[in-house]
Amino acid sequence: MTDRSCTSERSRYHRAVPADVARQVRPAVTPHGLRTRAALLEAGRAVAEEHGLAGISVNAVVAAAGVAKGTFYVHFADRDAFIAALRASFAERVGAAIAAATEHHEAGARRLLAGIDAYLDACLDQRALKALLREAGTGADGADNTFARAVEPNLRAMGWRDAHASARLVVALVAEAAVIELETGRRDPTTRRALRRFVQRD
Amino acid sequence: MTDRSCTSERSRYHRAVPADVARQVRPAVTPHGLRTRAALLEAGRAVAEEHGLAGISVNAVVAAAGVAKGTFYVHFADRDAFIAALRASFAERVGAAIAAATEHHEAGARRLLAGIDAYLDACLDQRALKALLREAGTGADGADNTFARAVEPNLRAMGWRDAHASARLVVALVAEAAVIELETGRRDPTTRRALRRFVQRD
DNA sequence: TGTACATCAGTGAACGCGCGTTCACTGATGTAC
DNA sequence: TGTACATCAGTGAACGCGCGTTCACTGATGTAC
Repeated sequence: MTDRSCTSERSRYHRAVPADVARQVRPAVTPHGLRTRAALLEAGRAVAEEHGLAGISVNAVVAAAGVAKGTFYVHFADRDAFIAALRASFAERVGAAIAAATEHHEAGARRLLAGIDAYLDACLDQRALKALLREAGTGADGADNTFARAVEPNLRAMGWRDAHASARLVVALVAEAAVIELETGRRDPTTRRALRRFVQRD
Repeated sequence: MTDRSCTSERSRYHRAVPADVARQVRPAVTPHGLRTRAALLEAGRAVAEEHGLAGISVNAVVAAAGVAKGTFYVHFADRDAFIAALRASFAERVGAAIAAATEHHEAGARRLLAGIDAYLDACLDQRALKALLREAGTGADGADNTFARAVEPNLRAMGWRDAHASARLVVALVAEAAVIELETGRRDPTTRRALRRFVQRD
């Protein structure tokens, strides 16, 4: 087991660069440059899918993308920045799917359930998410905070007490359901039904 | 590399070490040896508490325990075995706390709630757990499977449908609550109340 | 009692390896005249 | 049209470093006689 799962938070290797001046990357502007950047992110997804978040080494990513190691640093300041970009890309995709599924509903149970379903479906489309879900964290950082904030008004509209605390628990519930489904790679109606019962409370 | 079984022949107390069989560790038997092993695990907890699961390097552990690097391999076959022992130690402690809190209840809501409270309290006692909780995993492996199995009969006794799927979701719910409490280091009555509402379903 | 030896635990230098990161350089593309 | 130059992206060898692991050795303790 190479347990680099949490390494995105720390740099295991000390940097010669002075800590106060972070290396800067000038964003790609040419179509070719943009394509290379996208290829690196896509490679990151593929690697994460196969080897988990801990498997996302610069070596593995550039090998999967078919570019030189140096190219990685043309597009990303360092490994952490790459991981962050990956996360952002995931959150964006899933967020868009949720937005599309919920925009026609008022805050409340229907909107919440529609959002949950969209979330689960989006996760199934992005198997690599599994690795990220595990440590998405529901704390101050991480995309789940966004989700919790989106869930809260629905609970409020549904007349729940402790909507804030409950929202975070709901997100955990949904994330777990996503993990369960990702294990088999298909929808799990039983889990979804059980999940629905938790949030509907009859 | 040279053949290991040959080189170890030179040792007066030779061990049969076939190349294809995993290195074995003979468990410590003397009080001193047992104390050293316990010190390594305790050091692992301390390191995990401060740097997360990924921070548990052999170097960090032996430094925290104040022993030589080689000593680590006297007591554990490799890093993975150490992590597994850490997990087992956690699961054992928490499991014991839950057992003590639930043994006087029949299966059902009261037993479930008592177990949940005991779990949360035990987690607060073991801040290092935070790192492990994040990746305890609720899949085939990991201690959470045990918890899910313990939860299930209670749900069944409470007349729930989909008790199996629901049990896993309940475990995720409780784990998230534990993480929330670990963030501040104290009980969070609001979260516990919200949690209780999820599992009681009024 | 002393002595020889077996057993157990601990030591730390040394190893090979993969990691993240750097940097001097090359090539491709666009623009000016 | 050709030529000179600027800009952008890509390259890959090389670096230092921390990692997990090994192994020949030392020291402490127990036991036999």
